[in-house]
Amino acid sequence: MLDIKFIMENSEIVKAACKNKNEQDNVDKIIDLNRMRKIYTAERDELRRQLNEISAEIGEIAKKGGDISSIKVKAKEISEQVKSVEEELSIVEKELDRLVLTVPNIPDSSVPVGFSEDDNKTIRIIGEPQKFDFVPKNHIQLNEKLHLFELERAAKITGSFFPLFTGKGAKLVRSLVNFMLDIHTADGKYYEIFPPFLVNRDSMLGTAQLPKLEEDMYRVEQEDYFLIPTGEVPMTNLYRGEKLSEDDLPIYYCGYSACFRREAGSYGKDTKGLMRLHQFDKVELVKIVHPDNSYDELEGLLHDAEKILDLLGIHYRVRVLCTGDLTFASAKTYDIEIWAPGTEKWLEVSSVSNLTDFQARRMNTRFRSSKDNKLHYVHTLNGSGVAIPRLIISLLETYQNSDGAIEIPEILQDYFGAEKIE
RNA sequence: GGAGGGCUAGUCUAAUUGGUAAGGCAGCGGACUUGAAAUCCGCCGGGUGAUAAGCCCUUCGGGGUUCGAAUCCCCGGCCCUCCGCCA
Repeated sequence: MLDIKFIMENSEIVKAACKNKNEQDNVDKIIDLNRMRKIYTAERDELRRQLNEISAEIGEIAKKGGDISSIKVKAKEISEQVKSVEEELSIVEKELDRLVLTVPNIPDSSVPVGFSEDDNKTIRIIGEPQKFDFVPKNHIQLNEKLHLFELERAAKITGSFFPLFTGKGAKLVRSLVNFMLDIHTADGKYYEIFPPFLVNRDSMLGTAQLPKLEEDMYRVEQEDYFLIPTGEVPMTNLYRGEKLSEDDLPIYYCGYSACFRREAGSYGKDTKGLMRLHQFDKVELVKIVHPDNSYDELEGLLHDAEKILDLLGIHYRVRVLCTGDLTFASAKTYDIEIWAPGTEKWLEVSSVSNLTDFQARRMNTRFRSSKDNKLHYVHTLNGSGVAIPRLIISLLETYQNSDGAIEIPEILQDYFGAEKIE
């Protein structure tokens, strides 16, 4: 959510952001409604002032035992006027609140303008594609022999695109979770969180999955709870509605969570194997920081996510997303994509974003600045470190041998308890 | 699921049974001091003003009664205790 004052004073910038992000532009409506809101508010305040005055008078007279019947008639009249103005005001405010939630965050000036993922820019490529002296298999072909996951049986239990890892596959997932958490929490850099996987509606509004993406979320109707689409939601909402001390910042969290996405509208895209799932595991990184250095924190977060891939020896590239591919709440996002040599595709395993004060304003998370002793919104950032099923695709395809066995990267061997899967 | 208790500003804690939110602590600024502690003065929920005055809002959220609600009524949320059920 943007500051309504900012929208009023920078309407052209906000309109440009709507256009560049392919979001609907409600700016003019918002400006009109806000003007009406100010008029009604002024009217309400004046009436209320009169009412407060006359009520105090009634109190005085009553205390002295005087007659208050005639003055009460007048007070009643004003009271009713207040009510009628408030009714008008609340209609305006409701609509205004609804529309303000539809305005996207403003992209940072360093973000390239563009309309689709084709306009994203690769800023670095790390490592080389694995070379094979045989034709590499994709992870589905490899799995025929290895039995690391069973998608048909999973579909029987739940439905298609829910994974079921078995045997060494299940252990691989577990060892990756432990490995990544250990790396991120080393030296106490990130504080480990194990969050709830169900959150309430306020949390979903706070991180801006709602109202826009309700169709993509699994919802528990009885309680109006939502299955989290990412650990970002519970972890960023930890301080919703709270006032922090400046000394509390920066806050670094990492945590494992399962993630649930309906992926409505994406059927037919990347439907093979573990490419796109309704449920997947992920280690998430979240930062709550001082607004002065959130872009430095973004670079740091990106490197922390990349570190996992460096250590595993995975070939990857980092892309900066163009305005059109940026999510609603993000001011700047880097995608990390890893190479899957059997599938011959780049797979997104992490989106690292600076949400600036956009989520903080929705969540009402502020800190008291020592400079002016006033409350300011924090900046929030998040990124995966990293998503597991796609990482498994790349690991299997990268480290396969001609006989279909998989070499486990050295750093993972202690966690996995073996040097090979065969 | 049942019974009871509770929710007031960063935190703790009041408000004459309906009269318009009082204080303590912490924090910030200043005075005193060689320095610190103690003490004293000021600031210390939000909005709009200009860091003014003034005004308005704010007692978990939403409704209602009333001239006037922290207080009374209704609906909902969360926390605590006990009972029941349960991995």
